[in-house]
Amino acid sequence: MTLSYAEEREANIRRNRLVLCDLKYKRLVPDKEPKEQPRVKSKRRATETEEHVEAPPRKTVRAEVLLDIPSDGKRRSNRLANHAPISDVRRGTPLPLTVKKIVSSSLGDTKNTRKHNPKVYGNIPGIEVGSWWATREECSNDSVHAPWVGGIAPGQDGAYSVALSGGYEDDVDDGYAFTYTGAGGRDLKGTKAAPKNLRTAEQSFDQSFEHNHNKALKRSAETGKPVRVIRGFKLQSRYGPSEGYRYDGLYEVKRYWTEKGLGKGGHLVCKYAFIRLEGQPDIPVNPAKIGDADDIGE
DNA sequence: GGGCCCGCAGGG
DNA sequence: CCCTGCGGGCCC
Repeated sequence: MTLSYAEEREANIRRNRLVLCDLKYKRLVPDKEPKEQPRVKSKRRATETEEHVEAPPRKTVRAEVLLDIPSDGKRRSNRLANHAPISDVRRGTPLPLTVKKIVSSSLGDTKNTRKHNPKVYGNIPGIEVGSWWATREECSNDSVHAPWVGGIAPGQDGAYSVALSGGYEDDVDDGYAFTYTGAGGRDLKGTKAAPKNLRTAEQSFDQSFEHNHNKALKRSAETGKPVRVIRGFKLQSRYGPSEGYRYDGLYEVKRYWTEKGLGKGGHLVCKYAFIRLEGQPDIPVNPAKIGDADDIGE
């Protein structure tokens, strides 16, 4: 039987959500087994006031367990020593929802005037979590995410950064965890008969980890290098900004796999599960996006 | 809204 | 050089 696009998407989302849940379960495994505590899904409706006004520093257990999930069972000894220092970011500080903070260091200058090398792992000096730009170009100028279009900035030991812009409709975003789809599998130049010069297009063939970008994210999972994450206005998630692009801090890739993507043909796509590092300012919830698109990010 | 073209950063 | 890529602007 053939599923409709909506049904397929629904199924994909469910599966992706399970992957994230799986990571969370591991994360929540306490030292002292409190028996099958019925996991009541806290019925918290994230209203603006709740997230905004109160937002007490959430004492979650996220990070500690994360470190318990070696991607390949190998060393994780002093891996954190290589991480950029994140101790200087304030804990639990809610980010502003409406105040736009334009950080771009090269205002009105089309030329690249970067102060820092974007090809580094971890935070960019001087760029706070929550920083906002109107365009990818400005974000690129501030070295947070170099590519103007591409979602993945690949490096030798992992990706330096990724952009969440809602390009794949079956990805799940929980803010502190999300799934992400790799690159490739799109025919950007059309056919000989009907040549195109596109930057994005529908999936028309399989993605693979041989693709440099996808390989880099796989490496991220293996090395544990932190990945900078920006969320864009097109992201159908309550954690997506209404306009522009926002730097949401550092994440680690905890898992990678392939699955059948959406669209005609159901071509394979590379998928990744990201988990946010602890000790960073909370991510704001966007009231304007709550309830969007079947409530992705629920 | 959709279609089309385009610049740019980065990698091969 | 070439090609790619979850942009952006313009036109209709």
